[in-house]
Amino acid sequence: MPVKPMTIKDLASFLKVSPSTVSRALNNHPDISLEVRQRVQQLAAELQFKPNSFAANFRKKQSKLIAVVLPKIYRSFIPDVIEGITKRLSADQFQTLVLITEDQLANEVEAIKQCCDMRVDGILLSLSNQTTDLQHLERCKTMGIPLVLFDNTLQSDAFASIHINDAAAAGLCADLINQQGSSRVAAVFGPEELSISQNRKLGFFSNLNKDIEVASCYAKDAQAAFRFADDQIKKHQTKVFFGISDEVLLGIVTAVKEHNLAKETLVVGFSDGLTMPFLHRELRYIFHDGKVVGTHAAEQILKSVAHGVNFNEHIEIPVELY
Amino acid sequence: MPVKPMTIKDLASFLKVSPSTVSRALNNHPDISLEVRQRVQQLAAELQFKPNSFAANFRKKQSKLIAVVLPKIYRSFIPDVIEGITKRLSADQFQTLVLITEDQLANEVEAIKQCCDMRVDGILLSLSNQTTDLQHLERCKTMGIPLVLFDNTLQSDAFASIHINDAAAAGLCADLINQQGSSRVAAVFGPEELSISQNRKLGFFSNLNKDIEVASCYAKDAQAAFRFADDQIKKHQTKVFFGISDEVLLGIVTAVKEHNLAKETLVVGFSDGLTMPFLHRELRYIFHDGKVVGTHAAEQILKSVAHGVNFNEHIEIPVELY
DNA sequence: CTGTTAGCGCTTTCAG
DNA sequence: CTGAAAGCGCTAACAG
Repeated sequence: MPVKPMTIKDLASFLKVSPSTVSRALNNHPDISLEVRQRVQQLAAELQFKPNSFAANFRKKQSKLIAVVLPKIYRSFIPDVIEGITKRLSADQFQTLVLITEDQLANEVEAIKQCCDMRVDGILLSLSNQTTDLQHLERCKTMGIPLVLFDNTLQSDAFASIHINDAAAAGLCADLINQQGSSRVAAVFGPEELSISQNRKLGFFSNLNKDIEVASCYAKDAQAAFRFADDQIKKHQTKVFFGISDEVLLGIVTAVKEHNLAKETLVVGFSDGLTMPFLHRELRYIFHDGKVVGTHAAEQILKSVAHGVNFNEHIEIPVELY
Repeated sequence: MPVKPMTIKDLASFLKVSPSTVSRALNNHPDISLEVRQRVQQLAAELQFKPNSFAANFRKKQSKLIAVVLPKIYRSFIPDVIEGITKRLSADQFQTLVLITEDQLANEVEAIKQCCDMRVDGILLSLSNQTTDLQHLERCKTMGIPLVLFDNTLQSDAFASIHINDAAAAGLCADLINQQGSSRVAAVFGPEELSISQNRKLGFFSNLNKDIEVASCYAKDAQAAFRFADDQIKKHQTKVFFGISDEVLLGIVTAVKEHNLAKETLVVGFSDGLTMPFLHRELRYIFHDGKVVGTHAAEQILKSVAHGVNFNEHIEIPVELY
């Protein structure tokens, strides 16, 4: 049965010193003599006593909590982002709260509110695809809670943002296609509302040779990408494909394989480097490394928290084509 | 610039009532007259005031925090579990903390300690595959923090556990294979240390006809499963495969397809129902629904938290073969 | 129905 | 170097 947990006071009266001494000793405050410090720390260790960090944080007006607010834990990328974040944050003794908006603006508004109410020290936010402005983040500013946008973002001069350099990366893919010399390409983008879809599309088209004929579509899932790719192959014998995500690449590669064209087709796109390159060894891809994005995002929010301000930097993580 | 946040006291002195009245009004305490209650709530709404839940929780000796401790956010299943958990918890105003152990026992021990120190209200734990006993959870018991095991677990009469009925599910797969009538099957299990690997293996073999010849292996990833399956096809023209996870099924299906045997081969196993059934339409699978597992786990920990005890129930979620 | 008071467990001035 | 005392913002007896 649970016993009433020990407090600093208990320890103090047992050691016949004052609570403040115990507190200081436990925090390695230099004021405390080595002797007392050791005596305190030793007993604490023996009794497995750890001061209630909840109370300490309350007193210090901090929560040591960073909230990660995101639409959905997609099957690729996002899990790695979360790992990157938790790892970086835990190194600084911050804990990671996860709130999911299911791509509903209303849920996002509510989540941000809750974060503010519970006084998290900082917020990492990937916008829902219903979100078109950043009004609901005003509250964070007035409460002085730093916030950093990542992955799906909107341009803002109030908040920092982190993503890979989507446009440049898509440009690299276009360069490869240019080199390859085919006169036709089919490109599959993700959901139209996503900022990454738009940025990658822009970068792709800005680098692609103007005399290459291109068919493109927005696809929500592998199935849709499959249908589009299948159709393109049947109609135009397309041999070059660009796909914006693992999801759509799966559809494309499946279509290509069904037509037995794997060897003679170039498929290039964005991937987390797991399933897709395994499935299609010839795949050329921009490695979209969630862990790096997560680490940078964590780094940035930690910086903001430490300084108590929002830096409105827009960090673009450079990428490579594999 | 951030202003010093308002407090209940501020609101009280403004309204010329006592802080406790404000507190009670905000919490819809029946003692407070409707008139006062409305006046308070209205002003609070106008000023966007929300009491500091951190302080309230501290006072009430609760954190409204449930920690989810797990080895790794695998690419399938676990993201759904997390979604299921957060969704269920947020309905009861609990927040979800995510701690990742990277399958290191040391990290797990540390994570549990941290959870205890920060007085989370409950813990959901999926064991690292280095964990062989539950000693390090003693602290939770003495501190009265309820804990529920899920996914990768060890049998324990101290803590509840949640998973799908792995043995029965694997048995269903074996039944299907029996019916199919082939005299040979290749079975791929996951990492040997995992409880799910063992449970599924047991269930599989206990139902499988004894006169079926079976080759089996433990595979860590798709690559390993691929090599094994490829080898079996070459050596024995195996036409029936069992795979314990999406990861190994990917390897198996790839090998089968490379040999152009998709139509004549039976592949059966455990899947989250996303990538694999798309990749191989003929796949027969146990739908391993993370959301359901997450929801049940959340439900269970909420129950424990409410009653302040650990129920040592072992819940097995029934599954179907698709 | 409302106010007064005490105190959650810790940190941190301020004295000594 | 150590102790006393105040107080973070809120809630909950206990009075009235």
